[in-house]
Amino acid sequence: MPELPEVETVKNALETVLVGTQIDRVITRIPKLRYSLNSIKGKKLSGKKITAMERRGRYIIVHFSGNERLLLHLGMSGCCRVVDQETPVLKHEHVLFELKNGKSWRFDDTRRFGFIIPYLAGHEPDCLKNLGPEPLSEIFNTEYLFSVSRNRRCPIKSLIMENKTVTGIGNIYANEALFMAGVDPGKLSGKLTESECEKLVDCIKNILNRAIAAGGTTIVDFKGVDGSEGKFKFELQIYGRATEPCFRCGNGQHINKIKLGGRSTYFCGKCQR
DNA sequence: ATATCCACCTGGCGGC
DNA sequence: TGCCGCCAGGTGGATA
Repeated sequence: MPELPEVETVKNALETVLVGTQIDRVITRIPKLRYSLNSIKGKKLSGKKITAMERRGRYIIVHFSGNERLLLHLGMSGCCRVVDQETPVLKHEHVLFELKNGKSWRFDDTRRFGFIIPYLAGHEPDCLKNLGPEPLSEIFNTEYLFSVSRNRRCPIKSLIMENKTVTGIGNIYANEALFMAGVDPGKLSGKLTESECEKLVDCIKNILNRAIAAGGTTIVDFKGVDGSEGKFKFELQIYGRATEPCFRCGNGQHINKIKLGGRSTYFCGKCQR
């Protein structure tokens, strides 16, 4: 479910509610998500204060007093909410961070593809080290995309979804950005011209910024920390619109749905070349 | 090194 | 009503 805008939305909400609070205890209700949850049990976080919250790609990093850090990934179906401790626990709320102020920060993940990894500052897990640039940063620009796409034979959609090329662009926003840029998602990366790269970079930034402003996209189960749905679903131009008319050329005959790298890919055969 | 395929999970949907 | 196959926002390991 969560791509960069959804993670940014969750991170911002958690930051508001959690920074300054203190952990009382951590409850794990299942042994593992993607990875074992053993390492976050015990007293390690008890009494620690949450001092900061940051996002890197699709990861949320929680900073605690001392050197403790927590790396959170929401997988496909992860979300968080902060409620009173008395609030009944939902079926898929697998990890509960009980706070000293009586609140309970809960990690809910139906499909269990998410993960939580504790580490110490200065000992970042490999998955953080291998990330490419943030798509909304200055380093992600025309020159960069043009240069990393040279001699690459994978479809351009696969390239921009690759975390080590640029981090945080998932299936929905890759589809949307390519439609907006008028670029065929199956076009081989190395075949893109410099001006197509420029257009694509601009569109990626445009789409992500608007999605963040809208609180992300809810297709099935994404919920913000306050339970609200992401409103960018009302602005989707191509994702999930197979058989419907194209918003740009007005013709439904041209909307295609194919698989690229195993992921559903939507595009207008007339508007995207 | 790079591109592709598949497993990891649960649940919702359409078809029969 | 029920069963079955297919699909879903991501990641990473195996394979050629």
